[in-house]
Amino acid sequence: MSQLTCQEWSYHRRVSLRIAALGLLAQQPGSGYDLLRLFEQSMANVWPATQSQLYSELNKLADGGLIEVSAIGPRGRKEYRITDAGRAELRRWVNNPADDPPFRSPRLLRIFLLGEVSPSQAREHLAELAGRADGEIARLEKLRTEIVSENPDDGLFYGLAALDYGLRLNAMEAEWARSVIDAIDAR
Amino acid sequence: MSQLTCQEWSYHRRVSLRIAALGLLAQQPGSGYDLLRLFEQSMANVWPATQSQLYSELNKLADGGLIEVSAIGPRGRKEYRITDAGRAELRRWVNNPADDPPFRSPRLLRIFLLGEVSPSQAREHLAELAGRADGEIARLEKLRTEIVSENPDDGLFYGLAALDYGLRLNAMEAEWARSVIDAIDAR
DNA sequence: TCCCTCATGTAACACGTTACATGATTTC
DNA sequence: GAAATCATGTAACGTGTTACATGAGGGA
Repeated sequence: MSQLTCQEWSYHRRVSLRIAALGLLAQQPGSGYDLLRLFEQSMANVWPATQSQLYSELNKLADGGLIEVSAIGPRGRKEYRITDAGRAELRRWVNNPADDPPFRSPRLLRIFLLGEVSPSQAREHLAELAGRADGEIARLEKLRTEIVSENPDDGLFYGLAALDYGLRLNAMEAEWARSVIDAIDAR
Repeated sequence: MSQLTCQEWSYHRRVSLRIAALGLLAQQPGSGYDLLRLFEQSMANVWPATQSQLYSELNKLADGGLIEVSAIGPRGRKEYRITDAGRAELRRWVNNPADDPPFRSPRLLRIFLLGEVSPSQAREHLAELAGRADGEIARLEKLRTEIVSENPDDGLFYGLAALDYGLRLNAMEAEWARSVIDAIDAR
């Protein structure tokens, strides 16, 4: 009975917002509200979060002993901080990439099904994809400039690495989309 | 009362396995069991499916009139085929990329949190990523050779385009991972 | 007959979204 | 005092996974 208390944390490895929240709390304590803004600002590019889910995950994390309330402020504000168990869990997750969820991409699925629409519609769709990727590149480059100027030390080293991934991904995507357009034209 | 019948299909746009199944049935009729094998073979790289979900989605699709049972075989086998409404829905989805779910990547989240482990562990993790990407490239290239040799016509044009995306993605990832390793070494 | 493949389904759970609900504190 | 912001929560639903369950047909 009640096998659901502690083992839970080792069972479900396909875990996500839980980890993202844990990761933010590993850097500094904060309330749900604080975390929400951190998600919007820094982590949204990697892991968007909704308010609703965040608060319930924080409660679950606290129930599981991975975080704890470090202070109570006005308006019922609960400031959380990570525990040793939480840090261990975070490290375990980072070191175990084996069991990530399978790769799923609505974008690629759409490409797969592009034969269902006319060639001109397909070309248009791909051109939009390429344009969107160009826009993303511009946005991310601006973001990088801001981050670099506001953080002279390299405290955000890995954040910038992730950003670089985004830049390369979008460059690849734009190039690829245009190559498919060329292939359609050459058909 | 009962607003849940037909409008449903226009409301939920973040739809996925539903569309993938519809897309396969658009190419040829088949049973749930047939589709399952098609998912494993051709579509697993783009949209993996579990047996359980597939069968219930097929029932929902049939309830919604997007597919219909075209024949009943031995062992209760139900062969489905797409309807006109189904084709229309499929085309609508392909033409409306705007409301795809937000981009989420456990892989990138892990990079973001790589500061939690030691530099040597981080380097090792990135090396594994690069190696895995190399392996994926080999696998996809083999797959492409098979597809090209078995399909002299270009009936799988968009399938090959999706495959090319996968190749470029993995090449990008390997290159990126190695560049981050270099950056760690240079720190 | 026994086993493998074909063939479909149910139940419980995990994760994420949207919408709704509530109230305290600060600021103008 | 009104409004914006801070701060947390619940409920219902959609989608995906795992495990379990069932049975028919074909070949050794």
